[in-house]
Amino acid sequence: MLDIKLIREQTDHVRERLRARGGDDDARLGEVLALDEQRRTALAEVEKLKAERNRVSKEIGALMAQKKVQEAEQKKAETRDIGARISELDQAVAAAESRRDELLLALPNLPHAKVTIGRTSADNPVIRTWGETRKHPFKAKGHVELCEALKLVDFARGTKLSGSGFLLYTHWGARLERALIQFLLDLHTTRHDYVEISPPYIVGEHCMTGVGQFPKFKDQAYAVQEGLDSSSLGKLYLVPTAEAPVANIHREEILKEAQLPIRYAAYSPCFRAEAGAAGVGTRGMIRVHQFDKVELIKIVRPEQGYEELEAMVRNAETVLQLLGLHYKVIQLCTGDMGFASAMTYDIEVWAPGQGSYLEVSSCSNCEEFQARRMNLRYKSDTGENRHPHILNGSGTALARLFVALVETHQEADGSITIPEALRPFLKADRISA
RNA sequence: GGAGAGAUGGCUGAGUGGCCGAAAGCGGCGGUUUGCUAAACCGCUAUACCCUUUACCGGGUAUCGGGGGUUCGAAUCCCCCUCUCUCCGCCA
Repeated sequence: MLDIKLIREQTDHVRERLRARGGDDDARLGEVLALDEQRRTALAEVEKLKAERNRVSKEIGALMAQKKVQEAEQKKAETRDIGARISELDQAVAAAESRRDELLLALPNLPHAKVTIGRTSADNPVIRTWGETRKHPFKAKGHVELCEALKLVDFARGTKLSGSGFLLYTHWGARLERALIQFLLDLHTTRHDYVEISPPYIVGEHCMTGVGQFPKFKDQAYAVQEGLDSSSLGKLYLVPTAEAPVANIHREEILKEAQLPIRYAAYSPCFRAEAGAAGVGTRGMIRVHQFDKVELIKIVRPEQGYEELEAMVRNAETVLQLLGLHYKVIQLCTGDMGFASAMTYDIEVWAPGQGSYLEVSSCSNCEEFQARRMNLRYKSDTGENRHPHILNGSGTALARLFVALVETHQEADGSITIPEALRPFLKADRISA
């Protein structure tokens, strides 16, 4: 969430940056300011009353000690109705505060000044490309046809089990999926200096709110039946990304500056309800309710935020380079960026069978936005508490990576050539019928 | 699932209604002493918010797992919740 002090002191700047996203947050912003004003007015008054009560109470204590019961009783009577006024004002403060915070949680992050102003994905600048589209000397097949022919994925039975949007990987398909996960984790932990994490795949609502998934995207998450032992966390949710548990690992903590930067790599399945997205364009493996992903998370000093973002994108690119997949890196314009992000790079990989690029990674610097939501801070060497920057990036998302891989490396005979780097993990250099 | 114990500052651990934002010790920071290190001694050592100042200082409020209650006043009394530990049962 945004810093209330920033909103208070640089209202025009905040309004301008929010408008750059193309959303309509002006009214919400105004309401936040009004509620904040109300809160502070009531707070100043109630604190004055409390100071008065504390002062008198001390006197009463002194009088009691001196056995001046008469005088003490008199003062008690005087103070009695201050209490009622105090609890009244306390409630007013709490009400204004909770309403203010509710609205604050619904405001997106401010885009970084260097991000291109735009409205849709058409406005996203291409930053760089790598490799080139492979020209097959035959008609390139789509991944659905390839997977069915090689029995890598049983689409029909996946649907039979869990409905459309769920994949049943079989035989070499299952092995390829597992090999890719292993390859990704290995790469990031041994060559890129991330610490491996294996998180819970179900998290409490506070984690979802912490990373900015909630409250806005609540309808995109799968809620889980609450356990019989009622938890203080309330309802639990299947993770839409490992970002949800991993970015929250240090929530409500005060880290030491020396602990930073923290870099985590975590595999998890990702569950997305994708409400309203069923139907057209959902066939195959491009858009599914459950997919695998290796997520990268960084918690860093604000000064390092953007250099770490660049490094993170390079880390994700390395994956595609090692797999020999052509891709482009784009930067999302203000209107296309996610709720929590200040700057985002997407990596889109070429899928010859689709004849289009697929998003396989999205790397964002959320700056202090998430840290503030989860009350994560670090104590700087100079002794002050600050919010770190939190970054997240896919490194990378499976299913789509799988698609690009089989479509790119398909051969005339219908087999798939496995890229050199992946062979030790799959223990095969070719998949054929 | 059953029985019991507990939750206090960075840590250990006192504190059963006012003198407690909280003893003591450890750790940490600063200083004195010292050829260096160590020791000894002295001082400082939580967070958030509000007001003021929009640098500094200062004033106030809240915080002893969380929430509610009693009271002029709660770390302390009452109620609810969560978590942790020990033992038994069950299980991968």
